[in-house]
Amino acid sequence: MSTKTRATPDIEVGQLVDRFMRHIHADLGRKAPTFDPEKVGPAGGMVLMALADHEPVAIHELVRIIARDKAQVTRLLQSLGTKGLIEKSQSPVDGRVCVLRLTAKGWETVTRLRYAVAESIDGLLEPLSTQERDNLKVLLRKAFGT
Amino acid sequence: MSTKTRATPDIEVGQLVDRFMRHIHADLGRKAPTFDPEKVGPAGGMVLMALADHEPVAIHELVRIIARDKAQVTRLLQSLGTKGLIEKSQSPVDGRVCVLRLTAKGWETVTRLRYAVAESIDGLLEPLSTQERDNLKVLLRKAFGT
DNA sequence: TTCATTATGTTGATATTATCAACAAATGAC
DNA sequence: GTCATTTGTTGATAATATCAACATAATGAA
Repeated sequence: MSTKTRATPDIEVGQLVDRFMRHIHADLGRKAPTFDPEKVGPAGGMVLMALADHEPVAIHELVRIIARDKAQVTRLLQSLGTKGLIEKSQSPVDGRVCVLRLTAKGWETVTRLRYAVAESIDGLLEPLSTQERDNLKVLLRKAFGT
Repeated sequence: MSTKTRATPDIEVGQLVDRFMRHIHADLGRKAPTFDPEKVGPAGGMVLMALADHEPVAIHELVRIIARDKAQVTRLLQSLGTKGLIEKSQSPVDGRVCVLRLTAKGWETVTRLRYAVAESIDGLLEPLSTQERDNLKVLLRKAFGT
């Protein structure tokens, strides 16, 4: 990365993070046929993995967690529901909210996704030592932890 | 983030990075009218900022740098060219390659973009100390530096 | 040289994802 | 009860991504 005339720095972090995500994306896209028979896609995968970490959870909370548009989340959930990976139930205390849970089939998918994603990230972070990876995770968690 | 049964860890890094990018994206989308009069959009912005760091550069090199599909890059460049932000010239040594450069107008746009992006990232990384931000950048650069 | 192969960039067709406004229903404040 | 807010959905549209096919140029082997 050159350092020529940079008025206000640290777009670099954004560019690096963008590259990071795109490499994961490309990596997983290549291997998708081997671990995504349900064809949940990248967006659906993020939803499933977030659910695995936070279920049971309401839709609006999920929206906050994954920082996606709520309309888009609704559609992703419809797709995942049709595939039998999640189930929605009405909250007993608030008639507006839908509570989301993974089905057994959903958990199987999550397990496959997690393995594939971890493998991809492991490859991408290979230049880093174990300690450096831990540091990276700690920093990201501190800045963006839910 | 829970730590319940995780067969092979470290999808967490991916999730955090995804959140990171989405927050930047939402942030900038909100403020776009104030710094993106050309309406280059997020993808076009990444192209311009990459060009600012690497020009003069061939298209296939740019494709590698920003890790996007080459067909998509072609279209983004067409859009940016129409807006007078970049210019393409044929390589003198290889008749196939197009060499890309920012125009003066392109540089003005880059300056605005850089400021906005830096501001957004600064806000998002607020939970981190200056030293931690530096560490984060160093780690990302080590893993994904071009 | 000629021929096959590869690299580069473009285009077309399609799929996926994002955005934004409008809406119904439920809730809560007053 | 009325009004504003929250929650989730839908519709319409835009933006971005994917993949194959293609034209042209370069490369290398025979």
